[in-house]
Amino acid sequence: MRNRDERKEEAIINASIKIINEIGFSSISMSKIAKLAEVSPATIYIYFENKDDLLRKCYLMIKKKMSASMFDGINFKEPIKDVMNNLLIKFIAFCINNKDYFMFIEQFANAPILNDVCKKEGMEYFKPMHNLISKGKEKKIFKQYELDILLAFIFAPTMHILKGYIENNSRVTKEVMNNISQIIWDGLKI
Amino acid sequence: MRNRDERKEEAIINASIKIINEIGFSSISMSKIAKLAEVSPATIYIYFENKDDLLRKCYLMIKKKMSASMFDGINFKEPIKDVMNNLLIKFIAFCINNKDYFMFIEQFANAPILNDVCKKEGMEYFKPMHNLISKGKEKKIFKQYELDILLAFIFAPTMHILKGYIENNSRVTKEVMNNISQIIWDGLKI
Amino acid sequence: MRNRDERKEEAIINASIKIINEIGFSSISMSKIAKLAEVSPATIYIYFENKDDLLRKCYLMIKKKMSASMFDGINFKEPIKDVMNNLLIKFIAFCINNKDYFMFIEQFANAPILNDVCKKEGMEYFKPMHNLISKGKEKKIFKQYELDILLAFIFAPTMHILKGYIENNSRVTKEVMNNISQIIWDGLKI
Amino acid sequence: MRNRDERKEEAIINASIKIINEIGFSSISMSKIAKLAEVSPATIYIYFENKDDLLRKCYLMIKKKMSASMFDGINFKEPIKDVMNNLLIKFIAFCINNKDYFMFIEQFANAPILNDVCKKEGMEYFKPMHNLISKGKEKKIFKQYELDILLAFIFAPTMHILKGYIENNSRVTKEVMNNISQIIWDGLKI
DNA sequence: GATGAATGAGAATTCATTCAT
DNA sequence: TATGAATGAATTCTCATTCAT
Repeated sequence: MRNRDERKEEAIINASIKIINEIGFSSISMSKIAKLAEVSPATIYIYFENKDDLLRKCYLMIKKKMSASMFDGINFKEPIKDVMNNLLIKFIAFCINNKDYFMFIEQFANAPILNDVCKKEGMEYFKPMHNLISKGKEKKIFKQYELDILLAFIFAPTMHILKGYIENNSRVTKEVMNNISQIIWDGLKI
Repeated sequence: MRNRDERKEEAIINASIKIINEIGFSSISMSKIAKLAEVSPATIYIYFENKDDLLRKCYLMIKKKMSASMFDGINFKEPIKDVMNNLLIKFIAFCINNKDYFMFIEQFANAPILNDVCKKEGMEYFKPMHNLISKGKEKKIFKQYELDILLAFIFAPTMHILKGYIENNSRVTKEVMNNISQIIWDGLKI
Repeated sequence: MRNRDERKEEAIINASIKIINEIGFSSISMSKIAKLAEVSPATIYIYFENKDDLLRKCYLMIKKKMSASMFDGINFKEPIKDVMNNLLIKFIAFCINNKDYFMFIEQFANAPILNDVCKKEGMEYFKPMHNLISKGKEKKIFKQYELDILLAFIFAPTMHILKGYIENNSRVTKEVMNNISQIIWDGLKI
Repeated sequence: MRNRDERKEEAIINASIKIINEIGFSSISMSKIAKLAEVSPATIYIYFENKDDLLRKCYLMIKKKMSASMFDGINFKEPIKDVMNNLLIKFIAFCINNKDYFMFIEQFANAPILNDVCKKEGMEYFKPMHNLISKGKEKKIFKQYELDILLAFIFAPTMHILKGYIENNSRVTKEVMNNISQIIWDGLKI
């Protein structure tokens, strides 16, 4: 008996991500993915329930890697401002170094196939970030606003700016990162 | 005669927007739009070159209305902080009162059919806003960062937050608006 | 504007019937039907909702023609025995002369896509036959059993026998018809 | 060892019959059967040549059980009329008590995969019945018509009627059975 | 013998667009 | 201008069967 091949599952996921960035979210098809992953279309259905399931798993896989990379090596004992700054740099670095992943997330952020279950699961990975903001609120460092509002001012503009840079093939300089970091801090702090 | 044509064109545009919000961006089809607009699929091709053209015109029509509504009645002679605040409130009001338009824009923000020409044209409508930020920079009120970066901290988080509220059917209170406005101001100002 | 072509609708129906008899009920496909009818598969969906709808309409079309042919020229004023005999001969003649239709009906008699609505509609066409049997019961000519039971002894064995003859390419002689007729009459009569 | 094999073969056959009655003849698939039988699809191909072979063996197995049950305990020395009556009651009882089997046979009666070889083999099991009819003909009790014609008037209407009762979840009363028996007898006898 | 993975072929259906009127 | 019919190409997904273990 042949065993399920985890490399094949990842090959399919990566093919999906690649092709979506190449030809766009609304033109992808299972057969195109299959061709790029060098498997039969039918094989995809062994590893994934259907197209939506596949895309959701792509999304979650990226979110997982993104968060893992973001929190890797972070010392949460340092002063909040430093932690925030380090996290932002790590986050930006991941996006820059994994443009395919980043662009995929951007394209899917508003797609309806990302149901609530899936979004919630994706958020779970960033819990340490949420906790950090909450701690900042408790310590009266950050404004006493809803968590969602504060978070929106961290990720939404950063990703929007990154997208512009990536699309223009511009380099995200240290200076740009610092500017972003500064605006976020000034905006959130009391 | 002229009149009737334009009304039909707008009927098609509005039907498109409505149906995209109903059944989702990736399930729309020309015949579904035609059915909702109560015209023949062939008729759509009299007014629009093809599907992409139709969708781009939907986008631009919304952007135009959005900006017109945002700038309507604004007195740019008032202090920058007041102008900014008024603009934000107007913007949010438009989004809340035209959920279909807002959700459409959200769904299309990252779609690849929105080519650069189209995006640029959409941006033109918001020139007064750009000018305002530039003036604030000149007056050393706002940080001396790139315009795109400053703009990103106005619209991206606001729309992200609005989307959350709209999806949850929550009311966007005066307080929420003030909080958003406050963070933006604190983030941008020197 | 092109108008709906009734000849095309019938061409599709006849192609369906033909192909089902050629390759069997469980191997048919919309594209095979389309090929035989010399239209695009998509065209079939202009005339029929879906595959089931198409097949049901084939069934009903045959039942209609079958009954029309069966009752055509029958004088219900004649003695019941003669009427019965004439009807049977007409019925058998239709089956023999329209083997495709007959074999289609045989194949579909037990198919689950023939829902109750459809079966009932198909039965309506044979109402005059049902009335005749009822009249025979009233006149105490036929046994006082349920109508369905009496009917079953007319059609079920006749069709079963016909099927055998058609499959073997045997001729259904006058004698065979008389034999069938005789058994039916002896079975039903008091 | 031998035992275990045969039990698996029968498990597969029974799963097939069950699933065909559940989801219909034209929706069955080898993998669905495999799932219900709790074996791998590949395993089925150890016991059966292919899908058609499997279905044919289902058919024959049922026919075998049906005939065995029908003839069990019948005393062919009794008067023909009594034997006929007893056989009919046994036959109906089997169908009622094994609805799955009965409905399967009904669905397959006209399927083209039932080739002549298979049909003939199925008929063999009912040889005692054929002999009985022949004997009745010799004794000038039954009409001197072809055997196939006489047989058609026994099984075809009976099964048709049974099907109606089973589909409607109606009880087949003693009276109904007697009525059927009476019509058959009156039809066949000289 | 038994199995889950693998697959090419093919299923039903829909699509964006054009045709003929 | 306006239209419903028409369609080749494409869609997602399933199938019977075989492979590799």
